[in-house]
Amino acid sequence: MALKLFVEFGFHNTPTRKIAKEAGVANGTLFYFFPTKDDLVKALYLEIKIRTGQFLAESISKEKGIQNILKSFFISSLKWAADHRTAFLFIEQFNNSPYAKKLVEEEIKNNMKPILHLLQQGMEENLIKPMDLELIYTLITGHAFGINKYLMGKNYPTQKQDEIMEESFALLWKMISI
Amino acid sequence: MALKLFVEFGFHNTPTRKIAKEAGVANGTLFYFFPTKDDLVKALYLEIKIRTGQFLAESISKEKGIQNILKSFFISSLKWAADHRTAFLFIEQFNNSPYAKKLVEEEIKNNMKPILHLLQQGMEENLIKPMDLELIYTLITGHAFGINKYLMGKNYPTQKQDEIMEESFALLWKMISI
DNA sequence: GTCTATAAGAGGATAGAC
DNA sequence: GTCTATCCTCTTATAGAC
Repeated sequence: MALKLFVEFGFHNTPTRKIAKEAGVANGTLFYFFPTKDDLVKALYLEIKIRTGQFLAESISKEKGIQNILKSFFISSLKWAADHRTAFLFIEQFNNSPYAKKLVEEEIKNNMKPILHLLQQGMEENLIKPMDLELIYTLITGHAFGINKYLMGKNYPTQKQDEIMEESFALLWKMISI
Repeated sequence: MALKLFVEFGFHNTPTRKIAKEAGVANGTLFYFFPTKDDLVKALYLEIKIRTGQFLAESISKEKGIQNILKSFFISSLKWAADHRTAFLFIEQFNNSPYAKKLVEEEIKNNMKPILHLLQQGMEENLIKPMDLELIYTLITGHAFGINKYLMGKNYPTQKQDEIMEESFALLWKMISI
């Protein structure tokens, strides 16, 4: 998997030769599918993003009630990262590299929309503290980001992980709810 | 400044020639001071880290009482990032690149120590919820990270920024205090 | 579609004069 | 300490056969 190589060596320290070898094809073949190396990286990024988006959308769709939906979204995000470490690290590396620039800006906004809407509803129903929507969104993702980093550093068994995820949502909810 | 170039183009898309030009010296001169390009990047990273550490240590030293110390630490961190955007982005890029690997692990632990100690004290004094020290540390840094990203995206005047920093610490404290 | 071979050029690093 | 000139490797990308 190219993913693994990118995470281990970085985008620019992973020559196309290595990627091709890992994929079991010749170097030239790569360029039949992706005009440039950058295209390959971006395609990889988008594929992961789309998959993740679908996964999260599904897990949300089963829930009723704002708190539950938010909880499901939050915990599913954490679980996704825990179950796809390499992908998570890839996304992080990408987001913090100059690759991101335009591509991400647009795309982040799309990801945000449903959650922002949910938060707004929560405020209207007097469940969530009134504050700037983007600010609260940021707090949630920052919170999730922190937990991910934490869990990645430890190697807890699934059950312990689940406990921490539950606990961390409780804390989050305490922070943003009225 | 090499910093600016790295942030704009990434480590590997910033040739030493460009760095030298920006610094107003010849390419060869660079290699008189830094044996390799990697050494240059690491030196830059460490220099920023040391400066930041000193700045934070100072701002903490003036305070009394756990909540105030923590608040000062938190808000100073935010202010530092707001006042040194490029440096902040550089650090982020570095931390999320494979450069980090060993270098950071060690060094993060040293940065954590004083705060971990503070948190422990807070728990003993029944001010802070009992939980795993590293977990709570993670929540704090995740929180800060989120706010930084948020403020970086907006372009608020200083006063508005300060308000948000205050508010976000209040939320954080609500979350972790008993 | 996939391979091999290779072009074309970039970039890190060194040598040696000053 | 700093410069110029240059080496040499590594890498992306293409051409053309199969």
